Parts: sequence; C-alpha cells; structure tokens
Amino acid sequence: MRMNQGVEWGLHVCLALSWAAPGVSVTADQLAEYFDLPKPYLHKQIRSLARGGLVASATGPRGGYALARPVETITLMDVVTAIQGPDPAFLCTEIRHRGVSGRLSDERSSDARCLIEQGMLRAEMAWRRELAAQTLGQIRDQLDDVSPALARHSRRWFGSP
Amino acid sequence: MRMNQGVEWGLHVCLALSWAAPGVSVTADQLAEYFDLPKPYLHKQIRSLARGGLVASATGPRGGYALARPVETITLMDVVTAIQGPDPAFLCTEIRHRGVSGRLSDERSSDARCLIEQGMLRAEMAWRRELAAQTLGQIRDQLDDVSPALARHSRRWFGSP
DNA sequence: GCAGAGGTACTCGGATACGCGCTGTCCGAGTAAATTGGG
DNA sequence: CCCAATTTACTCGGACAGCGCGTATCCGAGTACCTCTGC
Repeated sequence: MRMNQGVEWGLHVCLALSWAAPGVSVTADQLAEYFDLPKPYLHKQIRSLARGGLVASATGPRGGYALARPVETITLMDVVTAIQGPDPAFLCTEIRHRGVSGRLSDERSSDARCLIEQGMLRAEMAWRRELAAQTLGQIRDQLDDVSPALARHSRRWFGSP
Repeated sequence: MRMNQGVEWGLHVCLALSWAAPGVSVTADQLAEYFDLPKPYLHKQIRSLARGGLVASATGPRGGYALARPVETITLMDVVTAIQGPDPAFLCTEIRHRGVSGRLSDERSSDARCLIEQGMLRAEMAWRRELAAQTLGQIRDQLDDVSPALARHSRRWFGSP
C-alpha cells in the first residue's frame, strides 16, 4: 500500500499557495518551477485539489490557482481526500459469508458487522482523526518559526507585494 | 490508496487457523474451499504469512499450514506487515529541497525534518498503533460470544478431534 | 510378524503471464488583458 | 482624450498513451506416508 505521489505534492502546493498574497493567483507552471516537478503532471494533481474545493481556479491571463479557504481551515485530511478520493483503504468483501464459512455461520453472526472489518476501520478512523486534527495553518506557523527566511523569500517569489 | 486484497484474506485465514487443533495442519486448498476463493492466489497470500513468520508450513501428506504463534499474540499489524510489507504508506521525497524552493531555504530549515512528513507520519503512527493494539485473539473471543456455533462447526470442519 | 527399502501421492515454493490504476503528456475551450480604431 | 470592439495571448480542463504493481496461475522440489518384499 503506497500513497499517491500527488498527496505529497498537493500538501506542499497548498502550503506554497498560502504564501501568495490574497487576490493573487499562482499558475501551475510557476508551482512546477518552484518545486522542480513535471509541469503537466503537477497540473493534473492541482486540478484534483480544485475539484475537491480546496483551491479556486481562474483562467486567462493573470489567472492561476489560489486557496479557496483560509489555510487555517485546511486539514491534511482534506488534501488526502481531494487527491486520492474518499474511499476507505480497507474494503471488506465479506468473505466470511462465502463458501463453507458462509454456510456454517448462523443468523446472529451474519447480521452483525464483520469483526475484522470493525478492527481495520477502527485503525483507519484513528488515522483519519489524526489527519483531520492537523491543519496546514499549524504547519505553516511552525515553519515560520523554524525558518522565517523561507516564508519571506517565497512570498516575494510568488509576486506578493 | 487501496489496501491489498490479500490483507483481508490473511486476517480471515489466521482467524480460521486458530480453530484448528494444535498440531493439525490445514492445507491451502482447504482454506480456499472454506472461503470460496481462488486456490492458487490464496495460496500465494498464505505464503506471505509464512515468510512473515505468522504461520508455519509443513510439506508432504498431512502437511499444510498452522499458526506459528498463539493467536493471542498475533496483532492486526502483524498481518498487514506480512502481506504488504513494512514500508510506510506516505513517502517523503523532499521536494522542498528541489527547484526554487530548495534554493530559498536556509540551513536551519534544511536540517530539520520536513514538517509535512512529520504530520503524515504522525497519522500513520496512530494507525499502526491502533492495529498493533488489537490481537486476533480478542477478535476470536468476541466472535465466540456472538456466534459460538460458527466456531464449533468450523473446528469440526477443519478436522479437529 | 517385523523391518527396511522403494514407490507414490500429496503439499509447499518460486518463477511466470495478465490487467487495472497510477504516472505522465498533449491539445482544445474559455477568458481577461492589451490593442487599435473611431468618436 | 475616452470608449468600445477586436485581437491576442495566456490559463485551465478534459481526453489520450505508458508503465509498474497487484492479480492470477502454473509447474517443479521436497517430504511423509504407504506398500511390498525379504528375513
């Protein structure tokens, strides 16, 4: 189980967009140059962010992308969901109801949820909860503490006044 | 991000093997029939469990697989690791050090760990912790409470005395 | 009847094709800005 | 000088190939059991 490459890119893109001044759009090509990533493919990943409602797009000259919501309200969970969809990682196919096992189980156990599914979902919920508890705003603040120069230089590079 | 099908199979297989009497081996074909799954592919997944040290294999007539450890000591994490490897789901490729972003960052921020990686790893650790906290023994006990008949019939079907 | 050698059948193990989804790329639709001509 | 229509150039958006990992399968290596023969 490997997570999509796009998740890492999407997270860094949102963080970078938080450095652009309000009202200023950043093009996909600018972001690709900023991170030295293949332009068309990064562009595709950003479109996933747009479809998920995390970034707003503007076409034409002076167009590009900008955060659609304050960075303090964007969680890691939001980005992960936007890039790789809302489907749970563990999918229970109810094999306990198939074959001999299915014929052996009585009605009580059939009605109850699969206990293995419950256990796996419990772990996945802990993962999602932890992702939802961390906002990109917190990460940006920490980064400002560690390296104020990076944020300052990035703001200038993205054309903020 | 979808988890391997084999994880679900492996979990159910270990649970089923816990119903076999000590010293009795269950063949891969028996397990495939028990769950109505394709024999060769299920066999391959069980081999992953064997490589991970969860089940012991015996060749020849009356051979097959048996749990290598008490079911109370086998956690969901063990099975997940055995099937899909120990690699973390989120892999940080340090794109912050590439392109313009890499040139803008100073030494302090370069030495520090990527904060996005830390956040993602934090969530993944919560997931792993929850998986490691649940043993198949607990699940089997719950299942015995919900449906004692299933456990009883399965023990008979697997040839336990 | 018993012991041992040989044969047999059964099981696991690694090596081998196939398919779907992530990866990577392109060109067209739409839009805002710049330009130019007229009033 | 100001305004408006037109042109232009720029950006996003969806549609299109390529590749790697998971899916699915097969046959060979090894072993325990069974059988048969000789004592």
